[in-house]
Amino acid sequence: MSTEPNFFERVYEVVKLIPSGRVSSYGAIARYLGAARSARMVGWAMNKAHDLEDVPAQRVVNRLGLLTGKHHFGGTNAMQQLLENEGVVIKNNQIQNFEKVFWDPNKELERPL
DNA sequence: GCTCTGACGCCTA
DNA sequence: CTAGGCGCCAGAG
Repeated sequence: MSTEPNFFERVYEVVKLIPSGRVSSYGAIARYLGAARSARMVGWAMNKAHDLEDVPAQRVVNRLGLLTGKHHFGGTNAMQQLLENEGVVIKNNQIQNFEKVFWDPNKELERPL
């Protein structure tokens, strides 16, 4: 038992739905799941998602478009390279045109509410 | 079983 | 404008 959809699994689902060349934020995903103030949980889920290749955690950044989690990608700009490889322009660990590449699940996806 | 930390976000002083 | 703290939930010591 205990196999019901956990909060983390929902995060993975949303992250996996992020299209190439787009990025999302922890708060946006958390809010989509109904835990607007649990953005930390999203980040934590990402940490675990790091072990899952099905979850492009590099597409998930903070609300500032800053690659806060790059530190977990091998300690280098691997996260930035992955995003740039998809067409996302990044400078100084910060996403350029963030609002253009920002993919909001609450807006792009239907609202579960 | 309690405490601290953690890839965040928002509020208040 | 900057600095600090609270909230949220879960895992590790």
